[in-house]
Amino acid sequence: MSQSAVSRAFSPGASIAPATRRKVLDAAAALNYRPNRIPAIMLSGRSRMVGVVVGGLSNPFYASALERLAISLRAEGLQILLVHVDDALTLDSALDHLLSYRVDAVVTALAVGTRSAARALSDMKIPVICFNSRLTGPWISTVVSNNRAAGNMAARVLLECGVKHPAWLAGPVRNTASRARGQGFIEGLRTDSSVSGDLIELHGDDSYESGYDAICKMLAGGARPDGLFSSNDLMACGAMDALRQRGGLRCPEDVVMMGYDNIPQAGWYAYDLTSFDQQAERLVAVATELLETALQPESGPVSRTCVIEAKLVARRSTTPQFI
Amino acid sequence: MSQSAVSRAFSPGASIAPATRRKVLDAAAALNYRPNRIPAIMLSGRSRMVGVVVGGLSNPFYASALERLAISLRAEGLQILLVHVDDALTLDSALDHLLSYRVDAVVTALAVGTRSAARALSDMKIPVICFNSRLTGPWISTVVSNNRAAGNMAARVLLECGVKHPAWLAGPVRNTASRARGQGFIEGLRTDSSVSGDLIELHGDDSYESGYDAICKMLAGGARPDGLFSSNDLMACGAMDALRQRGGLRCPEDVVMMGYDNIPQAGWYAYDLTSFDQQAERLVAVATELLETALQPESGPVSRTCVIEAKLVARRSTTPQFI
DNA sequence: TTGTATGCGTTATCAT
DNA sequence: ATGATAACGCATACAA
Repeated sequence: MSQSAVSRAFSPGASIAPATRRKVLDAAAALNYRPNRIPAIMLSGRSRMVGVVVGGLSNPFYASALERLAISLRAEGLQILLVHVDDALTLDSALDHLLSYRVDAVVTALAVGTRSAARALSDMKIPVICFNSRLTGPWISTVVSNNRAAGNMAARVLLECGVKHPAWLAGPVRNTASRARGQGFIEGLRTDSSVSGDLIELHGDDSYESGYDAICKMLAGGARPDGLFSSNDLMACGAMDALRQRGGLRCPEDVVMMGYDNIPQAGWYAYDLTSFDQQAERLVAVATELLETALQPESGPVSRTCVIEAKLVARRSTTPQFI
Repeated sequence: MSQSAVSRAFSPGASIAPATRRKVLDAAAALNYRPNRIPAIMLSGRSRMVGVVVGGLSNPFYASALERLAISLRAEGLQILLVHVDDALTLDSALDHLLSYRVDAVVTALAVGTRSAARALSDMKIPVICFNSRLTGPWISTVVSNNRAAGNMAARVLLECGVKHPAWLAGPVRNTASRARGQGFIEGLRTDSSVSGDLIELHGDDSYESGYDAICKMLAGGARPDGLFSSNDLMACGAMDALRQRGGLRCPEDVVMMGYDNIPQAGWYAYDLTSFDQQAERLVAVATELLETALQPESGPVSRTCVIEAKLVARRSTTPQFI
């Protein structure tokens, strides 16, 4: 019984007699033997491991996106080498580690899109898939939701609700998706000149607490919007709670609200928040597809951008208050 | 310049002249060369990869635990090979994959503790660390929070709030942690004979929706508890929303409530839910420590159990209603 | 301190 | 259909 026979027994399409294969498989089961993928990686130079770089798993949207990605990649026979990154500083060392393990590609959901991050990712010379980031580079592909168009629609929805004093709760400046949403929102508001020109602009860091705090600060400043679009649902939930608890305001009766991401909590009764569903399933499906093509052996640097339309999910928080 | 010189240049304690090392490092930088860890895995038989098996990342508790684990393991120079598992069926194949990549250990947060899962984990003959599971076996160590004691304390808290008709919202039967919490709760209730003997028992699957539905069913059945302990926060949030929306009941005025996990949402104003904090930081720290000892080269099968005391976090949902 | 040689467990190529 | 052999890139033992 030669080594090659064993190898062939475990290779699906190999030329081996069924009897031989059976014998090998039986022996393997008896000896608790499993083929070792490590040498195969050395030979082929392909590990079938994908480095996944995440931050902010405390945002349910990213947590569930990761879960879906895990399922999707596994279906493709790809393994996930997970790295958590706090800020751009640790990104370089994280990528270094990933590269030393010879990952075939990198998928990242880092909202931040600094230029140095883009360079670090491009320098790896392996396919990179970014979620919701405008990073560009020869090896970088991105899957983004149509943030600007959604921001635009948010403005339309608020205006239809009769909002006269809109507020915009932005995420971190480095979050390009947030910026695009804000841009679209502001553009959308311009279509109605009756809306008072001074948009109330609030700033958070994408967390529930920051949304809460932003509203507290706003209330202390005396501003009283009748409609609010938040760059994400977490902040929107915090904002809604602050409006209710600290401002004694109701939603949607006093303030009409919208968020982004459609996290499970947006659908919870206590919030019932209108939101934009990024359709994580499709996002992930597209990312997987991009990955698959970029991983073709003959494939060079791929750099595509796929836009997924965010779907408006209307809930009670934008019920018109015409009465 | 020999190949071994390069190897030594990248090995921290190797015997090499500083000048030589410098030369190698410079050349490496110029050529964009990185040492490949794959052959090292072959030689040493140790990959410094840890298989992490997760389910239910939609529960914020597990998502944040994973995030912390990622940080903690990275500090130890360990990589995470992430696998998502839906049910016990796919566990075997997931472990198979992990083993073929020669992971040094497995960490799992699977709540389910079936006997076949335990056997599959033990059969790998590598260290296994389980969160909140009573799985046992020669290679299996577990880190659990003191579920039973916490259940006991939950009973005491509810009784002190004057609860006369308690309800218990259980998780899936296969969730051993949930069973222990329920057991402790029931024991704790026995200390007060004035509490009506028939505890209202509700069942969910650890999700928000299941908590909501369980309450709806309960209300339809005519039961009216004045206190509820839920096996986790997600279900508690669902239950609270159902009590408010469908039952027109207030918390804590009409129903005193407690959950488990202390997920961020428990602290959100809309819920303000008293909960047990599993202290994920400590859970993860202990797990990492266990891992480190179990990964010592001379270490054989380690099988320890560490109990972390869950900390009561009192919020408005258990404010006494003596007035 | 540095270079040479060996081997890790596979897959691919070639020969049988 | 099967067996023998080379090669993958590094770490290590040994020689120099």
